[in-house]
Amino acid sequence: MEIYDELVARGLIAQVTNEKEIRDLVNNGKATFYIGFDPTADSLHVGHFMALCLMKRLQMAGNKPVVLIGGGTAYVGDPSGRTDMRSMMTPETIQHNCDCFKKQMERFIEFGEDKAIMVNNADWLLKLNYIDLLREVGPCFSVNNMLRAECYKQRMEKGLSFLEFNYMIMQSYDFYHLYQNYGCNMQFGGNDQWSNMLGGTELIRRKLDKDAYAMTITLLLNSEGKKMGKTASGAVWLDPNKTSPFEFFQYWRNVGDDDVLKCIRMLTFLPLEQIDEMDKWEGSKLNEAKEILAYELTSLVHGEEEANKARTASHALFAGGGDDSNMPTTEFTSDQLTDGAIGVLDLMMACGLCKTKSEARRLVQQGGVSVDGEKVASIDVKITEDQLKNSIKIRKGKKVYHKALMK
RNA sequence: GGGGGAAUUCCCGAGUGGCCAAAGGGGACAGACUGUAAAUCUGCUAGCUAUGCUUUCGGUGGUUCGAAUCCACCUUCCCCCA
Repeated sequence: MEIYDELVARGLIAQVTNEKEIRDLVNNGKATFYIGFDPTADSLHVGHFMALCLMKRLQMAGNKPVVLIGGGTAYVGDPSGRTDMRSMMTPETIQHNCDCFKKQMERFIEFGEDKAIMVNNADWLLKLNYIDLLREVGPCFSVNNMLRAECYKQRMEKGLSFLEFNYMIMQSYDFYHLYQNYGCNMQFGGNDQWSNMLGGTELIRRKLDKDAYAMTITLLLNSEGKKMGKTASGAVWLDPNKTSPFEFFQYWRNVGDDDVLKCIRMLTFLPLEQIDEMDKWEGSKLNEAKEILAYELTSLVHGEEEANKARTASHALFAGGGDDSNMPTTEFTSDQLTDGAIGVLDLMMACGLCKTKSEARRLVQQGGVSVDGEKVASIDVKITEDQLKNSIKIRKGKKVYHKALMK
């Protein structure tokens, strides 16, 4: 199967400017394409991962990827799909984030001569002169059109600053710049970038009378229409220090039934035939598919060794195995104990299972805490030094386990 | 530049002197049921040395026995007119 059809079959393509031309370009390895990454945090997340995978797929088909880091656009801030203004980032933060991005990306994409290249739009955007820019590209943008753009819709109600309004122009300028300097004829991005990307193709057409193409990647939404890769405490990060491989594994292990196959199709590199086979699985058999998804992704992001560890830990907890070697652990010293014992509430705090004592109290009162398999009946329960010497397993809710022992 | 309005807890949003740690909804968390899923039902959602105390309604001062609520100034945002 040719690459374009595979992308379609995997459900990765959301919108394209010219299907026929794009199909021809990517299938024949004639595309030099770029994807922009805005360094808004110090780690990549799942959305970025999807884009990187797409790059890899296209690279394998002979196309040339250009990774663009938005070190310049970060000074402006993309308002697309947001309900309120991004807080302005300091140049130091932007630089730091760019560095973090670079490091992580090198794990996925091969850079070098004839391979992928990486550019930073700070290199050209920061040098622009306001009047020159206005005269150069200003006439090519219709404010009427821009105001109609989907990406500003939410902001038309809440307010959109001129700073952010310019984001589209900056991104369009990037494409224009890359087209001229790197022969970049195609742009990919999240579906929320559609209007920004069209701005670029339009600019190239008007300024250079040349065709450039744009294609967007389907946003990974769950069956409820919410963005995937987000948890209550924020994004699912690729940086193991921000989201541990085990947490990462568990995130995918716990996706809803309706979302498993979609995720496998879009995110993994498993062959389509195998995926179609899994598509027939139903009911509790789907649990196997979830584990495959979790394993595949953890392996891609953190490597096979970490994926194995995460899977073992997961089995140990949920399938009743005795292996607790990968369980998060807290060690206690005797000066943390009073009269050779510690109250459950303090214990939970010390293990980082709760942020406050009230939270710990609530959990115990609602029967959500157990120690070594036995429900903690009262908030007055104490754990003795002898128990800690043997090490105990604390379970909070259904899925959170922690080991505590004496040093 | 002129006029009008808004800011409440994780989010939306009620509250216009004491009965307010603050209705209702969402989310999150926990329990039951399950397949580490979904749906449903129940509980719970500022903190603490806990029948009490402390901090919280954009910020700073003030009025009052008592302020989310009244007054003054400031900050941010929205709408209308130019």
